[in-house]
Amino acid sequence: MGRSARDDKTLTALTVGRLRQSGLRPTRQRVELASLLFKDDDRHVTAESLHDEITEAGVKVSLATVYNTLHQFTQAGLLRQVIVDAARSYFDTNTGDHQHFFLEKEGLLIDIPGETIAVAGVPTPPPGLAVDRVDVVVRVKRA
Amino acid sequence: MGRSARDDKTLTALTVGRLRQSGLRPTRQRVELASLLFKDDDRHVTAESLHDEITEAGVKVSLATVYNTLHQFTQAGLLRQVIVDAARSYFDTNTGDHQHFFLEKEGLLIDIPGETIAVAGVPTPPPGLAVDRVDVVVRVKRA
DNA sequence: CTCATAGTTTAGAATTATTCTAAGCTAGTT
DNA sequence: AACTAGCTTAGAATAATTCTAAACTATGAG
Repeated sequence: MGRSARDDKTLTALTVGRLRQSGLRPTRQRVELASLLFKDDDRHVTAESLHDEITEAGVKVSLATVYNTLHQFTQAGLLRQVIVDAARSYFDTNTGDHQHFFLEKEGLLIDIPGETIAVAGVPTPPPGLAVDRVDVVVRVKRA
Repeated sequence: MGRSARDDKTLTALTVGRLRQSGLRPTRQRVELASLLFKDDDRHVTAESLHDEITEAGVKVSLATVYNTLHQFTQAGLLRQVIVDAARSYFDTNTGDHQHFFLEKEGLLIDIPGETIAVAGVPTPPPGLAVDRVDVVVRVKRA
């Protein structure tokens, strides 16, 4: 079941607006990538997975552009980079306060809502330093 | 002020025992690396920093061996790998329960003792999964 | 003590994720 | 319509890490 032409027009218009508000030119590539990324909430992608996905969808975007775009979106606050794996970088469409389960073997990230976990007792950082953010990663394995 | 020959002998003997107990042959390279790593507590190294350090000390060990050794020590439970940076892997000589401050710009890790931080409300993992461990990274910046 | 061998080390090649370069496109303005 | 700053891209470059396969060594057996 495809999405209707009208839906696509609406989605595109919304996406273009979103990009403009972030100070990013709504190029074909950025609009296509953003449409994919923000169609559903709470997505976790790597540069490669996103590149594969958009290529599958029949849209031609270079891998370099996917990397550029992921970083630009991250800078613009549309994405958040999640560091859980030494081997690759994940990007999360949920930029709000929340944490993650991480299944290393499968390379799978699962959101934990922000209010769920409480971190108490974070010490005052050494002089001259300020807390930027507190990341919690719950590493899980097949039982 | 150098350490005496007797101290070195003692340190070496201890290190050899430690390696044997972990099922690792006490080769020259492993003994030298372990001696450096475990001389002081709470060290954070990367493969390159450790390779530089041991090279400075006049000991010849290949970078490949440093990588191998770090992984073997990690498997043996003598080290713990800390994932905080997409660019490089850190290894921590403190394998006990504790967390970290991370200064991204400087690539600096600082321990937070285990009892300091309390994480409450970690949800039950999805079916078939079990919590392996909970990592907390307090990302800090120059104020 | 000497040997045999399983385990180790190593140089250098290979791999992988990511970034860079610089040449060609394009959105937005004039 | 034309200009231009910004964007995209192929392909080269980089950097961390792993692999390969040949040379070495710890160690247990004889």
